[in-house]
Amino acid sequence: MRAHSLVPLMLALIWTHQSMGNSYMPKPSSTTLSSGVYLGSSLVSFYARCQNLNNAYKIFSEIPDKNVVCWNALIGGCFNEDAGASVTLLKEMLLSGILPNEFTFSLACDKTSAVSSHSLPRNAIAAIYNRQGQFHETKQLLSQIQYRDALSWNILLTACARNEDYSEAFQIFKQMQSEGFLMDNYTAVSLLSICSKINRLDLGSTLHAFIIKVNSGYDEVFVNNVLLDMYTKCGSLDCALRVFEEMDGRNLISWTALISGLGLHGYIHEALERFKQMGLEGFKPDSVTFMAVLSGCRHNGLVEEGMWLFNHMKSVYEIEPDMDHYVAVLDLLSRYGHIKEAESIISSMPFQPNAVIWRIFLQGCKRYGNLHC
DNA sequence: ATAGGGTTAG
Repeated sequence: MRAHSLVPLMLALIWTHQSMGNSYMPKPSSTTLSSGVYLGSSLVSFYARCQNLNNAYKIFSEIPDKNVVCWNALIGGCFNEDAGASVTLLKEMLLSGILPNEFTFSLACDKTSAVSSHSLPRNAIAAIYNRQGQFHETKQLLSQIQYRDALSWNILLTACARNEDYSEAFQIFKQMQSEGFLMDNYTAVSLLSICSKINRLDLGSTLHAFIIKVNSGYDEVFVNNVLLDMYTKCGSLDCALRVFEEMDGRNLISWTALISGLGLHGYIHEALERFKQMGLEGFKPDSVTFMAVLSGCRHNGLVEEGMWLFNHMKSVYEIEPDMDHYVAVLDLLSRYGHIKEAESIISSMPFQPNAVIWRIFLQGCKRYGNLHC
């Protein structure tokens, strides 16, 4: 036990000599020892565990490039002595832009859940996991705790929606309501996006009615955009149009969702009309908007219009076509018999055509009996 | 913390 505790002391000596620039002390030669943050982290952890928080802070503050390891050392080390400080430090770490790792995760899971008032760092970490697509971690962090605030509920719902845990999401929503939390815009967005995915117009319109009833107010554009999208995807273009006409503060996403919905329902001329109108109202289409119009043309057989749009993407709209745009345009050409033109588009592509491109092209050749083109 | 695209064949 004594021998064990000597190791950090030795490290402390080396550290002191290093930071004092002592010339008679031989400098550690390995990069691990000389890079500071490794030694520093061990020392921070050591002092914190010895309940010498002053020294832990001191060493910590002297580490020039603080990484997640030394933050974890300080946070984990001082938890037993001062849980509040530990939580404050966790917040500070997140604010300074350091991403948590699995060690931080277990700290937040095991330790901060013991302190009921510290949902903030837990939520912040959960949100980071959500953003990185680690939904399992988000759920683990938020589903096992006893008390959730509105933010925790919403982050949990978002994780379920994105992870395709649809029925779980509605169960959680039920539970959330039974604990007295009202649906807000974030809740609405998560649940409506699920309705679009599982084609549940009944659920979606019920939620719509609920949203009107609760009327949470701010940031309505987000909810209206998702409502608009939900209605087109669930087959009710009429309702989608009504949402669009009645909403104020439309943005690029509102327009794109509308155009896409019109194209999907076979109203390609209306879609292109809206595309024009959108430009007149000062909205600049982006890459997704172009996918919406090109796909619309592709599904409705408007070769000329689609090609005009594709050919003017770069020159007029300053958007570089990517692989998906090429797929849409090649299908537009091949599907309707313009094999020669499809071939010349392929040879002019700025990147290697992928298997999808070839399959579409060959299918066109097969269909139009033009294997020697 | 939340929103907009498509799925080629048979």
